[in-house]
Amino acid sequence: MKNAPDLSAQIAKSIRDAIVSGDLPVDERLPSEAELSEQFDVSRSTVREALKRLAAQSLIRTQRGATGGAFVNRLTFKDAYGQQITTSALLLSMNAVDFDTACEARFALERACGPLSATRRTADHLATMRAEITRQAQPGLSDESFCASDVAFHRALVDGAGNPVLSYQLAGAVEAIEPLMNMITFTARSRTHIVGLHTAIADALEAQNAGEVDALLADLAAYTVQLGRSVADAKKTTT
Amino acid sequence: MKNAPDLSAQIAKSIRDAIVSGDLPVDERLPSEAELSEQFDVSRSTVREALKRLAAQSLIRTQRGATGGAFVNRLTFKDAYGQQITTSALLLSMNAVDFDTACEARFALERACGPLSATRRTADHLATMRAEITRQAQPGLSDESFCASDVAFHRALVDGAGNPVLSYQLAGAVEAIEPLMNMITFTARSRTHIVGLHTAIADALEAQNAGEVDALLADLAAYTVQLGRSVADAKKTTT
DNA sequence: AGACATTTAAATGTCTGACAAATGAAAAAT
DNA sequence: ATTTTTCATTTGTCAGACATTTAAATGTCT
Repeated sequence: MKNAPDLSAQIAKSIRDAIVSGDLPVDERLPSEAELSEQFDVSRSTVREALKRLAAQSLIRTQRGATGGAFVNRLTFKDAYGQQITTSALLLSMNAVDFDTACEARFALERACGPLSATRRTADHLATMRAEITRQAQPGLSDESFCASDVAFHRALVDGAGNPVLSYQLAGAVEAIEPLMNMITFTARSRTHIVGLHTAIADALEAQNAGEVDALLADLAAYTVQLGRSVADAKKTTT
Repeated sequence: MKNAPDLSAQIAKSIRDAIVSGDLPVDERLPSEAELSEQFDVSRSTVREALKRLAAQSLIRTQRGATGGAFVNRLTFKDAYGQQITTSALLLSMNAVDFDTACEARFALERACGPLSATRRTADHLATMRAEITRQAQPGLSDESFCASDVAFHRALVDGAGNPVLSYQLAGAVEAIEPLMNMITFTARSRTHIVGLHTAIADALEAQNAGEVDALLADLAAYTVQLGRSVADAKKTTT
């Protein structure tokens, strides 16, 4: 049972450990590829493959030219969002996570933000939510656009908590579920119901009524699960 | 202002899109490196760098030999945990997220799991929590070990919710904060207090008393924030 | 025919050497 | 002093070679 990972994987791990441990601080320049290939006693191609692995994780950035090279990259929340969303979406699709489970996770996490958002949401957050509600009420809106607007509404709610760590953690849950939501056909009646709940949520947030926000989110969660169930049932009867 | 990403990055994106869209299903074999280099009209090295990028994201795995090649990898929750934890830890350390913010996020998310865990926790989860509580009460335990046990306790609580998506989302929040917690010196008195709360939480979970679990988690959150504050204050006076 | 050993083909892993392109700094020209 | 040119450094890309691994195909013996 040999477990000998590729040289490029070993080298990537070595450098990654140095970054994670703080040994290589942000914006520090790594040795050039030629120097690294000497240090690790491998060819330049192998070093390059290792560096590409790190670049794929946004751990380094590279720049050409005389003063160029590979630099330790400051991982931004924006970068992390992107990876988080891709990973979550793949997890859900590849592991056949059912709608109920994904929905439960999403609303559980979102309800964690509700009380904080009721306290700290700014006028800007409220404005975004009202704007999305207006869009959602427009007739002739495609299901995809309705879903996208739904995501934007909930992101504003989460961002209202004013905690970037929470926003980051939730980005995956809220956005990754969009493909699953897209399988739902939103009838005019269900849209009206959802818009009503959204409006009530925005009102409660504006009134800083945390308890009301929580109760409304619970209602929305239950209604969404119910919608998902009806779609699953419809599919089952036709199949 | 030219924005021309590397060829290897373009090719990686092309293949990644095919995977995310489901065009390339799990366990599908990609064309060999030679074939890919023909298809994309680049050298084999460039293709290899693209493949290493995808491998770094656990999107593909490679195998040598006659029937080998690159295969679309099923992204497991375990793989995703690892990436999530690394990313979260780096986000916190590189962006100087303060203890209060990280702590708030962590407990907000954890409280989202509390009610679910009260309903669904198994005997196994309870046993794990009791075992960790016992460890935490041992005198002479290092602060690092106490922290590690604390993380294990909370993971069991979260896993008790029986929702893998929730467990995945929270892994980052709970584990990434460990380095920050490690800066705290746990006095005998504070350990006693925490062990007491943990015991009460385990009792409430066993009794399936969701409200009690939530209240206790709120207490624990407040106490932890207070501990962090005292450390920050101590540092401020000495500096 | 079946079991075992050998060969072979295909694929990734690694190395070498070369050239292209970008880029900032030093040198030269104005 | 300013602008232009040159130049050295570094990453990006390519081509070709060889090493290593692996399973299937082939051969050999019982």
